[in-house]
Amino acid sequence: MAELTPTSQELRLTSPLLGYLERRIRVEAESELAAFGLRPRHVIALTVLRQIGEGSQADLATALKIDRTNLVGLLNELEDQDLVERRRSHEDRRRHMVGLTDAGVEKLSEVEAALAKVESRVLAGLDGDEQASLYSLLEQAAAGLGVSCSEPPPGDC
Amino acid sequence: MAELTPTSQELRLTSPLLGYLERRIRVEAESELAAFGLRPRHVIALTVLRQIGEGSQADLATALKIDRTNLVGLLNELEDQDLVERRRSHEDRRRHMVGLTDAGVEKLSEVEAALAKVESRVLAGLDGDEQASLYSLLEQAAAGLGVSCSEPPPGDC
DNA sequence: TATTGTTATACTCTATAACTATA
DNA sequence: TATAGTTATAGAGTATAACAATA
Repeated sequence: MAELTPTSQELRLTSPLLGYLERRIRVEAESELAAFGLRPRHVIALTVLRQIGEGSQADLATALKIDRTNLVGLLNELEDQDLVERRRSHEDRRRHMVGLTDAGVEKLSEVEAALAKVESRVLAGLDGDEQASLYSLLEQAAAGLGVSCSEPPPGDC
Repeated sequence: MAELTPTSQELRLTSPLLGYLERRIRVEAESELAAFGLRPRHVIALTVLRQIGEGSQADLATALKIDRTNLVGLLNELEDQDLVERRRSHEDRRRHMVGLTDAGVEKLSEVEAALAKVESRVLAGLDGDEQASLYSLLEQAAAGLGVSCSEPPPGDC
């Protein structure tokens, strides 16, 4: 068994903190979302769908960075709740165009309000200015990675 | 299909950004860790083990906040690589005391250096001061939730 | 009886291969 | 032939129930 020396180099990695907070928010959010009959993946899909507007399932899968095969069941569940709608494309009958329903838009707003409460609870250790700083730092870091792009740039976007 | 109005309330949730960056770091870290024959769970276990020192499997499971049943296989894999050691306790022969080996301590240092590189790549959009700000904001938020506590305080710690 | 480690089992999330219908 | 959606399947990660050894 190793003798623990106090020589631990203390690398100050931010990723463990990032991962910890992400997990805390996710766990609390899951409880909150259960009341809506939704899981995190559903909310992400609805959010992206609102951003990109109507598109094919392949488009949505690309935007969500999940496999198209896993998208099928996800959309089935959202369609069962009438939150999204699939229509066969007239131009290319292989394609299913997907979009939010009115009920989907409304439910997403309610969910976001609930998530904002969870978030303020988890970030309670920070005051308003600090929360704003955190947001802008994260946004800047994400922007440096090429988020909010429609075509795959240098990296995988 | 819903008509998209520009009335989206723009709630500015930080959790999606947090989740996005966490995922980016995790995916890149997984590739890096594969070279060491390790996955994220292994690194987390080694890190916590270095922090808390030698302890029973139940202690380690509590510190890791994972189920003791899942810890068994994890420790088997780490023991196969001679990174940790299980010894039966003399005081209570039901207990297996677990600790890092010298090889485990050394490998963890190498892994941390590799992870620091991944991190600086993902956070390249931020300069040195901004990365330091991000770290301290995350630390403060985590501290507000009762991290770095040995006994379960108000929350689940 | 209670606890430690263990095994077996199930459920979710994710990734891959193969099928269908269209092009 | 290639592509969009689908299905089936397998692998991780996680959680619960039951068991053997020990207290």
